[in-house]
Amino acid sequence: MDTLNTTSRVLETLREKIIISHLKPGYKLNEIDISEDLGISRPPLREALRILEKDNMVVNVPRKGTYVSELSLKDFIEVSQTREMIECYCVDLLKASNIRNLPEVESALRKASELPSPFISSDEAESIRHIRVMRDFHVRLVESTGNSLLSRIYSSIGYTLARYQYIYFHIDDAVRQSLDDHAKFLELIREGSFDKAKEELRKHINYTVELVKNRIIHRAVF
Amino acid sequence: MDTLNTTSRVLETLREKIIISHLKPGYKLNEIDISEDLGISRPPLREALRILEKDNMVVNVPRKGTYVSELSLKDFIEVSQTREMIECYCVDLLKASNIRNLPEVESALRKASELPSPFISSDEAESIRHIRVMRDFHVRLVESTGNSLLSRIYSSIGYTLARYQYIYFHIDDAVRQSLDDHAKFLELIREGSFDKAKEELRKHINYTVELVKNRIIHRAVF
DNA sequence: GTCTACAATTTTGTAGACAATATAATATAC
DNA sequence: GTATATTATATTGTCTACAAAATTGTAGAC
Repeated sequence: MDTLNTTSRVLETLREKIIISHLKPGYKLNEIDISEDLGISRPPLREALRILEKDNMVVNVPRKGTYVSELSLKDFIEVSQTREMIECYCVDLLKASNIRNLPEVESALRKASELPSPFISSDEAESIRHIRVMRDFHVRLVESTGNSLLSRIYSSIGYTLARYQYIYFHIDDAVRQSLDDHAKFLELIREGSFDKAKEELRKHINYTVELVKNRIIHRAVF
Repeated sequence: MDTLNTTSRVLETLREKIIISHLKPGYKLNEIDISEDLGISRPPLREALRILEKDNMVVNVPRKGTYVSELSLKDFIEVSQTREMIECYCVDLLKASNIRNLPEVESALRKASELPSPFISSDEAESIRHIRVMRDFHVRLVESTGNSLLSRIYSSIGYTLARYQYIYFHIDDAVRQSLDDHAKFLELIREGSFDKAKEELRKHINYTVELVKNRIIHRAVF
């Protein structure tokens, strides 16, 4: 399964380490240290860092270095706004085509429901697997519209979103609540109540925003 | 003015060569040839290519090479849909904050109005300058909402959009028409008619889509 | 004459080395 | 004792060189 090149592999590794806060906000990514840790050379690492920079996962200061980007309330609100914009637009697209059956999304939700509780494991690999499954639901939803550019964009902001979701999922019962909201949303789509589904979506997003907001303000996690 | 690193400089150069179709869709970007042409080495070029890939300007096929991405009707419709989504959402944000004065956007429009006619010059550098000025109007509009993530995303799709606009601007009087539409839009914002402005925006985008559509179908340009 | 297999060449992918700049640490002056 | 300047170190930025894989061309067999 090692068909990918070094850049792609190290990219995914770094991405997930940042999401689960194994690489913490503000941390300086020393190119020599990291390339040695991962057993690779600097060029593919640098290529990966440039891609991460595009996703706003890291920030590069010329001639100084590359740092893990900070988590801030402003940034979180921006990501949430953007997410709301895209997801709501997707519902509009589904409505326009009257697409009610979303087998890929359903399947993703089912997989997410089968995840163990507590959701956040102390095991790094386990946490990464969980975060991936939760991400999948939303990515599939956007993909079901058939607009591949939208999928790309959503996927891109999804990485940042996942960092905040990692905070969110530490909150008791947040995962269950989230899954319930998702199920309700899908049911409304299935019965063709697209506008209601959109409202439900907005409510869910605003709810999670409020929850995470407090955590960020009080620096409870990360 | 050469304060940027090699990657950033070559990135911008390649981006603009792709936009004005100096590097044509499907063209194979041979790393050795291009790095020699630009008088640089391969590593910074590769970093730039990975960034361009994120912007969908080029496509990389592992172990085969990097190619200038194709222009297609499907892609153009997707970019236009996404653009409409973002710009309309920006108007909503402006409405929510009741922001009517957009000095940056006005100034950008003024600069665009002062461009010579015919808009598309045979001179490469001149064409690039013109495309930049036209891009500015939209970028400033999104920036005026204060959502920096949205600006990043818009800027990102803006490069692809510019490739299609380059086709559009070859059409007689399209630039004047476009400037008039933009002026009308700004006036509606100024008087607080946000919803009307949004309608105007949608009309403008759909109009340009129809125009470019035919060109793409008949392979008139590029 | 065409198809297949092998070899040569081109090109991507990766590694390692060098150069330039920023940071730090230490020494000297005030 | 503090502040500044200078030197030393470490790190980014860039280039050159090597390894692996893919493509292309040629030769041989059917």
